[in-house]
Amino acid sequence: MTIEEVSKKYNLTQDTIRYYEKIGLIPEVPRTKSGIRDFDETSCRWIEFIKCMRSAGMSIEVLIEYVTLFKKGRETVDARKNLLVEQRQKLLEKQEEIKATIERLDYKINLYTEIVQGKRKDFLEDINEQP
Amino acid sequence: MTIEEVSKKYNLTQDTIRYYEKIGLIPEVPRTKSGIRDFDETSCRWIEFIKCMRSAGMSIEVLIEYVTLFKKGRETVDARKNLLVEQRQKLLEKQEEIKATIERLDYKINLYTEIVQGKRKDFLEDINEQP
DNA sequence: TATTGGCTTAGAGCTAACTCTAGGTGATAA
DNA sequence: TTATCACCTAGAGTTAGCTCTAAGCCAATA
Repeated sequence: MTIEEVSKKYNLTQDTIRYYEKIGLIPEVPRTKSGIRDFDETSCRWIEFIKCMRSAGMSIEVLIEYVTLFKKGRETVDARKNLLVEQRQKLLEKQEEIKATIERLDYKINLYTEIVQGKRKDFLEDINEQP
Repeated sequence: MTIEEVSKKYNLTQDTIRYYEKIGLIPEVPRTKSGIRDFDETSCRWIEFIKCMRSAGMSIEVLIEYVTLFKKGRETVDARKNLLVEQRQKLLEKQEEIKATIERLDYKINLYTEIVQGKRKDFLEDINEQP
């Protein structure tokens, strides 16, 4: 698979994919004899995996650490597991923050709706408005 | 309230608070006659609100837009509501991405646990390991 | 054979969101 | 009254994560 195909398949720019390989965020991609990247199944899986983790906000630094451990083979299974457990915890916390913010937005949106509908005349005075 | 107190109360650096005011992310904070910030109830509410929104990942750009609308008074209620609805939608999407990633991590963590426990001998061959 | 087009690299440039620095002011304690 | 200390500003610097540029290589087509 060429970089163009992979780029379209995963909706990442070619620059981003090359950058990810350069910094070790994905293992080295196989090349043709003339030096052109030829993505195989494994490379694609890595890209998909990294894309998923990045989309949730996991940092590149942590992911490079994971890939580095992975490349060292089975003696790092435990370390890798710990890393993932730690990151999972962070995502849970983030999820909570987002949940709380959505609830807050719901409250405010509801208030604004009532104001628009003409109920809540009290809030039509600027002086009573709160952030 | 001094900036130091506010900084401690909301766990933001003084620099960050001054920066937020400078770029219009919070409305201007009242000052003493000698020009020192003297945070009142309203200023604090703004800081708390912005901190909450930022912690969920809302962009500074969007929040400045909200504050700008807010300052224009009640004729912007509708626009403000739309802005919040839009951002709520984005947070929902983010929540979904995080949820999917957590599930994926759960799967991998479980797999690693089994490998560590000596079940899953198949995965102890490097060759079979997948990202 | 010449040119096109997609690939390559190294490295510079960019954006968001802070964070730090330098130099200055004003209230208070010694 | 001098020194300290928290505050102030403008503006430079930093970090993460890309994104772009320039210059060059190679395979396929005119």
